[in-house]
Formats: sequence, structure tokens, C-alpha cells
Amino acid sequence: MKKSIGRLISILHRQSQIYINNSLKEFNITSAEYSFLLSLYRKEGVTQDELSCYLHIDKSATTRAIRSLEEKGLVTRNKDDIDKRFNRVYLTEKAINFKDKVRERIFHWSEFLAEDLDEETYDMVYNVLEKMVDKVEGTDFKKLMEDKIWNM
Amino acid sequence: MKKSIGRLISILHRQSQIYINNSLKEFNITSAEYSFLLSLYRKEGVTQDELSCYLHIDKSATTRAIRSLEEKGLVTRNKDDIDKRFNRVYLTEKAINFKDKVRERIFHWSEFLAEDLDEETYDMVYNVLEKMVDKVEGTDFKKLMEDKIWNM
DNA sequence: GTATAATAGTTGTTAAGTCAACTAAGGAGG
DNA sequence: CCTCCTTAGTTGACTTAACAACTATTATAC
Repeated sequence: MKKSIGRLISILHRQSQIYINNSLKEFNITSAEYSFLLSLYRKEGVTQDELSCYLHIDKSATTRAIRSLEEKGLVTRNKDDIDKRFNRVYLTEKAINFKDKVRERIFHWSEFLAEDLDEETYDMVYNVLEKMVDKVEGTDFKKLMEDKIWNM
Repeated sequence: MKKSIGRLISILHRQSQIYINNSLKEFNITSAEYSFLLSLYRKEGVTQDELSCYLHIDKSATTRAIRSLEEKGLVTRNKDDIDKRFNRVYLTEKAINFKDKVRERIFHWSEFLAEDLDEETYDMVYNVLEKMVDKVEGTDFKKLMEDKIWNM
């Protein structure tokens, strides 16, 4: 029986969502929204497409998450003057006000997961996962499946 | 800016689902079902609750996934004779027939993610993720959130 | 034994995210 | 300029999963 990390990743993802939904409930931020907010805290004025790519989330999910954040008064969407296809997304005062608190709570989750690890190990795992994400980025699934000759 | 593995885990989880849905489409198995099937390939006759615990999936999701597998003719549910609360889940002939093919396809995903890693590194990452899952297992989120005094 | 609590599973509701089909805007070749 | 193609974003339908409230069965306490 070979060990496969798929199950572990799924579990950590689901538990992470549960934690986020609980810990950000009082800010009225959901697990669907937090990652966008986190990206915007790092860099404002990006387009929805850039957010979709960075997070590897379907653009329709991005549309909905950003609209939700807008309805909650946490972001604004401005059409780019030069290329009117772009929606550039900016944070509102309200969102900036609780930036530190929100980030702290989100980061607390990773801290919790990693609290028994030395920094070196954590960095190593981070780099491996990042490499996996990079791999996924450049891959066409159709091709990946055909690569293997499933002798059916 | 501290590195947080949350985003990476989410991405890998979502991409994994996309891959699974594509590669198992011809067997009519979805990403919601495959992990249960995989568990049952390792051990039959377990209860739904045991499946829920092992996969850290809500018991209602388990109910639906197992029912779906039953409707597709891949598993059967037998009430335990002694304790009638238990549903013991077994594989059908049909499911056993494509066991190897299904397992191969699923494992191909992990193989793909790990193909640039030496075995030692992969094992290390696996063990770290497993440790994180164990941590999550024993933790009450309410308490986790209160542990940190969010100075609001 | 009976009342009460705990456990396994189900159902309704809602959120999160994919996919496919669509609109709107911009770029490229004629 | 006009057609064709690409890109950014939106919408509708569907899937995956959590949560809460419920039923049914078993275990515990008295």
C-alpha cells in the first residue's frame, strides 16, 4: 500500500475552511472570501483574473466572492480606464481597518498546524507544496491522463 | 510577509478534485465518492461513521456519497445484526472489477505531484502532513480560537 | 425496568466552487 | 474599416460539503 498525500491534503483543506469560517465569523468574512482579501492585503488594484490565477480558483467563483465582498463594503471594483475589460479591485477603509486582526487570525491556523515543527522543516514542506502547485499550473489534465496508457 | 501553506493546500485540493473528476469520469465516479471507494478497497465492512472519521468528512456527506455509490451499484449497505445503528458497507462485484484501474488512476495524481521529488523528501512531507492531520483531529476549534486572546 | 443520555445515520438548508455558455471589450490581419 | 480571435467577466446549472435538527437504536443511571 503506497502512501498518497491526496487524502491528507483534502482533510487539511476542509478543516482549514471550518476554522476560517469560525474564526472570521465576527468579521462577516467567509472561507470563500478570505483568500481574496488576503491577496488584496498584499497588493491592491489587481484584476479579478489575476486573483483567479494566483489562487487557482475558477473565474466565476472569483466574480461571486468579489461581488460578495463588495456588497459587504469591503472592496470596490473600478473598471480600468484604458482596457475596460479589467475590473481593478481595491480595499475599502473598513477592510483596511481590520487588516491586522484578520491576517493574524488566518495566520494563526498555519501557526497551529506548524507549531511542532522546526522552521527548517516547515520551509521545506512549504517549498515542496509550492513546487507541486507550480507543476499543476503548467499541466493540461487531458494530456496528463493520456500520457499514461491506461490499458483498459 | 510570512509564508502560509493554507493557500497551497487549497489549490492542491481543488486541482486534485478536477483531476479526479476527469480521470474517473468513464467509471462514473466523482471526487466526492472516490475517497470512500479507496477506503473500502483497503477495508470492507466498515461503518459510515468509521469512514467519516477516517476521512474527516461530515457524516451527512458520507450518507450522500455512500447512497450515491449504492445507486450506482458499487456498494451495498447492510445493517449490523448486533447493533442495528451501524450500516456496514461492502463493495459489489462491479466495484471490485475495476479496483486496480481506479486505484492506479488515483495514485497517478500523487505520482505526478511527486515525480520531481526523491523518495526521502516525499516521505518527509507525507509525515509532516499526517502529523498536521493528527493535530487537527484532537482539537476543538472553539478552544483553539479562545486560546489566542484576540485583543479586539 | 424505566428514564435519560449517547451514538449512527438521515434530511433540509446553505455555502463553495466547477463547467459551460454567454456578453463585452480589445487586438490582428485583410 | 471589418471580420475573426482572444481575453475579462458574468450567469445558470450542478456538485461537494458543512451545519443543524431530526429519527432510531443502544448504553447508562437510578
